[in-house]
Formats: sequence, C-alpha cells, structure tokens
Amino acid sequence: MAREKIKIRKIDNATARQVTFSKRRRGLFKKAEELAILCDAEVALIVFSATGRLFDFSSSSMKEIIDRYNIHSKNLTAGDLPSLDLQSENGNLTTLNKQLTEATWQLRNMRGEDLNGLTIQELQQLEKTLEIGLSRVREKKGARVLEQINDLRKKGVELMEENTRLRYQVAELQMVGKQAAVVDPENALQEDGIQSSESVTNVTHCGNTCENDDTSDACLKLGLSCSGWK
Amino acid sequence: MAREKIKIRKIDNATARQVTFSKRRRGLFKKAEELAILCDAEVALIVFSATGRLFDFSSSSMKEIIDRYNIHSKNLTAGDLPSLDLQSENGNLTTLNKQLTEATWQLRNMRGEDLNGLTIQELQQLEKTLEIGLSRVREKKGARVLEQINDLRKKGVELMEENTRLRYQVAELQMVGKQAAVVDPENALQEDGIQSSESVTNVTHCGNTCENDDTSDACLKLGLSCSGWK
DNA sequence: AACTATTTATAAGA
DNA sequence: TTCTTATAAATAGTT
Repeated sequence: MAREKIKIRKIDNATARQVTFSKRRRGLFKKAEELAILCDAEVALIVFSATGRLFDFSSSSMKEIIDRYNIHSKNLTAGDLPSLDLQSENGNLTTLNKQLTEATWQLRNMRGEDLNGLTIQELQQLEKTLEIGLSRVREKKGARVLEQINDLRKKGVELMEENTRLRYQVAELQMVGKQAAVVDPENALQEDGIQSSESVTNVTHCGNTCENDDTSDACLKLGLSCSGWK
Repeated sequence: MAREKIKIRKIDNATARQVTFSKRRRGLFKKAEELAILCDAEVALIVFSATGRLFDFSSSSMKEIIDRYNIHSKNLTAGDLPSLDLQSENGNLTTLNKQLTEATWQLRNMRGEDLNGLTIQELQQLEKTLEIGLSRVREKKGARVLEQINDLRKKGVELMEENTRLRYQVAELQMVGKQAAVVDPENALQEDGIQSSESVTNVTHCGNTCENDDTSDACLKLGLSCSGWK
C-alpha cells in the first residue's frame, strides 16, 4: 500500500520486518478500536511480536471477551482434543513443569513476592542480583537516552548552521535595503543589530524566519522527536 | 476513508452500522492475517458483533495464544498461582515450552541481559519493576535482621538475669565457705570482688561458668544465631 | 523518525 | 447485500 506493492509473505530482512511490524501493528490496533467504537462491537486483539513482546487491545475486559469466546467456540466445536502428545513425552513434561515452576518462582521472588521462605543469605543474594539487573537496565536506558540526546544535538547543530546561513541572507538583503533607503541610515543600522543578536542566541526563534522555506523544516522535527519520551 | 471523513463514534443508523461492521471487519481480519504473515507475529483476534455473532482469527492455535497472553499479563500485573493451574490446564507440551521460553526471557531481562530489543519505555517499566522488587527484598531482609537483633537482645537480657542469679549463688556459697574457712578471710574476699565485676560488664564470659548447667544454654544459642548472617 | 508516492480501505451512492 | 467510485488512510521504500 505504498511506494510498491508487496507480496504477503514473511519479510526476509529482520530490520525491515521489525519496522513493518511497528507500523502495521499501530494500524491494526487503531482499526480494531475504531471497529469497536463505530459498530458497538466487542473486540479483543492479542499480538506477540517475533521477539516475544506482547501487545493487546480489548474494547472491554479482555477476560470477559475470552470467556465469552470460550463459551461460543466450545458450542461450535463441541469436544476439543485434550492434549494428544501428553503421554508420549511424559518425561519431558514433568521436567518442563519443574523448570517452569522454578522460573515462575524466581520471577516472583525478583518482583519481591513470596519472600517468606527465604533465608537472610538468600535475600542478600537476591538483592545483589536485583541490584546488578537494575544497574544494567539503567545503563541501557541511559545509553538509549544519550542516543536521543545526540540526535537532538545533531539537529541543533543543523539549526545553528541554517541560522548562520539565514543571518547572512538577512544581512545581504538589508545591505540591499540600505543602499535603496540611503536617505534614512540610522533606522537601517538598528534593525540589523537586533536581528543578528536574537538569531544567534535563541535557536527556536528561527521558526518565524523560515516558516515558508522548504529546505529548513528542522525546527519542526526537533519538536516532534522530543515529545516521544521522558 | 472514503467519500467523506467520519468521526470515530458509534454510528447512529443501525443499518449503516451493520454495513460498516461487515466492511471494516473484513478489513481488520485481513490486516491481522497480513501482520502475522509479514512479520512472523502471533496474532489472535476476537470480535463479537453488536448482535452477538462471533468472528475470530488466530495465526496459530487460539488456545495457545490465550494461554501465552494469560502468562504474560499475569506476570506484568501481580500475584498469580502458576504452578497450580499449570498441571491441570496447561499440560500441553508446546504450551509449556512457550511459557518456559517466556519466563526465561523475562528472567534474563530482569537480570539485565538481552535488553537490546526493548524501547526506552519498556526499560523504564523494567527499572520500576526491579526497583519495587529490590525495595521489597530489602524490606524483608531488614525485617529479618531486626528479628535476629531482637532475639539477641532478649537472650542478652536472659543472660543478665541468669548472671545476677549466679552471682547471688556464688555469694551465698562463699558465705558458707567463709564461715567454714574462717581461718583465711583475706583470700575469700578477693575472689568475690573479681568475680562480680567481671560478670556484670562482660556477658560472653559466662560460658566457662555454666557450660554444664542444663537450665542455661543461652550462650550457645547466641553463638549459633550470630553466625548465620552478615 | 519523517517524508511521499502508491496502494488499500472504505463512505456514500446506486 | 454488492458494486462503484471518490476520497481518506495506511504504508513501503527512502532519507
């Protein structure tokens, strides 16, 4: 639906796939919500990305919709097939169950739940693990934030450069103006001084100057990319 | 998206609403399937029309996706009982595998591993979860340490009381000794003085005195509970 | 992220 | 409902 038509099959390039996922996911969720509102429908949408992240939308309570779905679908299919490969791989099953129980228990402990069974030593170890995890998460977040800041800086530099160009442009134009209005030289000098000092010290003021210049919409971009994160 | 732009609010006209529902439902399901195929995502979509008809789509098994959703959303919110309903309902091998994968992924994230796929917002959320977990663990550890300290204090008091009793006992015995060995009064007086000053100021020294006294093993207990934490 | 040339989706009308 | 069509939205590829 864009520059080129694409075939509906798995996108090979992982980056492109991720980008498309983000775009289409947003579109899908928007459409789901619109359908629910426009047509008074009950809508539940669950999406797991290829990397395992969950996204979901439900027009009312997800639980209610799933319950309602279960009732409906059971009526339609009658008897469902209760786990066929259960007995064949029983050995793995108990192992998996144990692993999952263990993992879940660890997760809960890390969230600070069910700590009563732990000794002071275990709590100490848990605290250390959490501290390390927390510091790593903070480090990564910091790196991401720095990336964004650098991006903004880069754009700031671009703005400054543009600002310089514009100042020259203004100066040139004013030279022409001075030559034309040589009858009133005082007034022309004053305007020149005000304009240049403002444009150098305050980048955001350029919006007024370059509003209709299609080579310089950097001010707008700056504002937009700032708004997306805290 | 057509002849005219419309506002996203419930369509008043029932017929128009029904028509729009049919059209948009088809569009939504198509988009859902495309997202699943293009981006290798797991998608489940459940829609109930205003008249109660069920429409659903799922890229794989609806049950699996809902199970996975339950695990995820439970982990994100609060306390659940995973080990209990694991054996009864989610006995399926593939389901277990996915749950375990999911749990492992979350655990690694909490330990600060594999953070590259996460957005700043997700990192923020993770940081918050870790902070909460960490503070709970520290709180619990603090409580345990306080318990132990109170225990030790109590035992200290018991020792003091016992000590006092012992001093009286010693004094009494020495009175008897003095009366019996009245021939050497100087030596008896000196022993009394040393014993009382030591026992009042230094509790741990009592070990030598009461080692074989079954009514007072508090010193031993004190030593054991001291060694268990740092 | 932001920009567009295109493709899609769809609102209204037949 | 279905088809048509003008127009709004979504989005693929690019920067």
